[in-house]
Amino acid sequence: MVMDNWITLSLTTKGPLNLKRTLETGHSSFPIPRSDKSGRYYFVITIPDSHKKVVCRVYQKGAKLIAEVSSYNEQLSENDLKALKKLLRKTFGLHLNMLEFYTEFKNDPIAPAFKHCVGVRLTCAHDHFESLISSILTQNSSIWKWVGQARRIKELMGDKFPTDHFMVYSFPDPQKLFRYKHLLKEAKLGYREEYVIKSTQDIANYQIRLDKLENIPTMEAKKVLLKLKGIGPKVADMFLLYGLGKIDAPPTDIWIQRGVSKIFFKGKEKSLEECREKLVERYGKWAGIAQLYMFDWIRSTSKK
DNA sequence: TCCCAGGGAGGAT
DNA sequence: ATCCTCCATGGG
Repeated sequence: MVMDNWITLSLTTKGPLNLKRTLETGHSSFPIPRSDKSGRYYFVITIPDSHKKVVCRVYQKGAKLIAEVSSYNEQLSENDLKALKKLLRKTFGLHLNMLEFYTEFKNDPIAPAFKHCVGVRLTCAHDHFESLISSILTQNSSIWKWVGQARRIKELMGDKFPTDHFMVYSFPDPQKLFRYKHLLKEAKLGYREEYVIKSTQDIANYQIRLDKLENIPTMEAKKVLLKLKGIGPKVADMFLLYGLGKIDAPPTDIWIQRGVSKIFFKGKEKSLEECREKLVERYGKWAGIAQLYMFDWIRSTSKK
């Protein structure tokens, strides 16, 4: 099928944007989307309210994000496009002005990270379930590995959307994933498979409602998430930040622990809890964003 | 309390 | 070529 009926949306933002760096840092909002030779990233997104699934491809043009949308033969209304635009703004963190953050902490020990990672945005899930499962997969793993696992789930159970370059897949909804759980072996999730199945079951049965967590305080939502099997404090924070956009939740893993211990405790190794508390105490509502920049900074400088 | 579950790359030997 | 290590969570 040849796709030539793309609708173009142009999204502006305040402050710098670096789309490639943002996506390839590997936030658990969704697995890193595939890109074509022109560097456009493809994914399937569901339009709020009308629930129409469309293929979207995005690229950066100056400080703007260009999103091209194809709905195949389905008509998109003005309201659809408006809702999609709003969702995409949140998905790529365009609603936050990073300059505010850089300015507020310009004399902070992590200020060098702003130069190093300038334009990195917080991505936020357009599909809560996909983000929750992705967060579970990140545990005890590396970016390339969990992204592979999440992509395999999509290929095994998602809806297929052909493009001129490759097939693009949606993430299955909880009911579908649970129904096809016998196929999960092929996704090679290792011992995380059990966590994925149990959590999926609780969500498919409406024991836990991810959508309801958006509007309750961060720590209350965290308590709910911790009831799910395979979700501990770190993974819960990842979903709060990258799934729900709660920017006061800093996921604290071994890298952040080392970084915080070095910067704020003169290198004396502190516990994960102490390091998380330090981030919240120091960065307040920006704690999650501080974590995002610290992570990218530490990882990119420790490779060399 | 410690140890293991599964995955696969990257570093050390 | 083979071994060791990394990494969150839960359970024995």
